[in-house]
Amino acid sequence: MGSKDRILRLKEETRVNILDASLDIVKEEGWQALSMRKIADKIEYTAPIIYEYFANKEAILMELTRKGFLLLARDMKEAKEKHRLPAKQIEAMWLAYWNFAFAQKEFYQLMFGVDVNCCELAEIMPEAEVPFNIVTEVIQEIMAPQNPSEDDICVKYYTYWSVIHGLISINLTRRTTSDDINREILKTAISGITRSLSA
Amino acid sequence: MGSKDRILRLKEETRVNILDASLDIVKEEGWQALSMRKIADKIEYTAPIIYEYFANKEAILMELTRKGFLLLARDMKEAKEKHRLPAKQIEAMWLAYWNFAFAQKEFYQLMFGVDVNCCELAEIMPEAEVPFNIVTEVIQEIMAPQNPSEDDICVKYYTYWSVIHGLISINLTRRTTSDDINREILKTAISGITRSLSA
DNA sequence: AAAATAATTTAACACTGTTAAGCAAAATGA
DNA sequence: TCATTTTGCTTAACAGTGTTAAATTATTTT
Repeated sequence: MGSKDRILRLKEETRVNILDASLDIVKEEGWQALSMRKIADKIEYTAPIIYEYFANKEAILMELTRKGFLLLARDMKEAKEKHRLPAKQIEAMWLAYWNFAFAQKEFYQLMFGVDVNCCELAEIMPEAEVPFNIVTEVIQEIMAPQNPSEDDICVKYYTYWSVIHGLISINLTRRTTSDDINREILKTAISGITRSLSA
Repeated sequence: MGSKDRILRLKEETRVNILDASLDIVKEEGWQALSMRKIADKIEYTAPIIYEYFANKEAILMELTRKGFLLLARDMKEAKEKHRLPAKQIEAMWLAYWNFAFAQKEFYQLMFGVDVNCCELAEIMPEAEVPFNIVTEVIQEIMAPQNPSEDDICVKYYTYWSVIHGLISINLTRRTTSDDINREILKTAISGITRSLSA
């Protein structure tokens, strides 16, 4: 009775196919061009069968969002492990974040775009908290001598994040200045905030 | 033959009505709920007549974007004129920017949201450059002793902007920390960058 | 009053997400 | 093996979107 398994495997396969097809379409034509019928075309089915794998279009986007956070978390962890000094770890992690935003532009837009109602995202999706957690860990480490509160650490995290996200936002929409200049601004900003941690 | 004038006045009036109705709908239901038929309902016409006033939906959004930039520029100018010291002027202008983002949330989302293809926005819409210009003027003033290049000033402007836009982005989507804390982060960041201008 | 022009609406097209009904093939039970 | 049920999938449909063309109504001009 391995046929059940085979069928389950096939079902899982088309689930993956739906996600892959979605990402393909988005990379080719952008998020706003993604439609159920286009996905169906790509996986050689008709639109309604998608609803046997996902409740609705938003569920597909949610799944991709989760995948994005997993990828980002992996990159940031890898970056961290390449250094010993907490300050270096912070810089490496945010540079990984920066690189991810451009290398996986579509993922980043989905994860941090305005159309996402991210208010409850962290509650619904634990994966979204992983990048936050691994960074705040190191912030905690650096600030340990000052016995910082949860809020203090949170504020510092968002200081980093807002600078970096802001810079990424300009560069994703309006590409004005060169990449090198932006990397310089980024590094300067990061080290500035990092210095402010121990002050 | 003043009837021609009266008709022109009426035409201008419904043009304004379309823009007002659009903004009303957006404030009630958000940008994604804005539709041509809803606008038509509100101005008590049918959808196609809107196309006699605007080429398409995007043209309406563009007009509102321009209005937004005019409002923002006015606020920032006012804030600037209340101070003498360049450093104070910078802080006041960015605080005005900050306040605008929350007081006119819908405008801000339209002006700086991801869905806007702002690459050519400055070219198409001169109004979009006014906030940039009045800030860079003051940056220039502060940095004058160092004979900065256009690029130097631009980099500094974007350093300010990315921090502030980043902070606003978090607070517009995810409201996590309190408003007072964010204002504190904002002020600290601004004065930090301002200090870096003369260094 | 008749003809020409302008203002407005209805109808339609090609899309969108989503649901219900129908059909055909495969699996199951007798 | 035949009848029945289940499964997989498609077609059709609904309500919505932006947009355009045709038809209709109202207004002005001759």
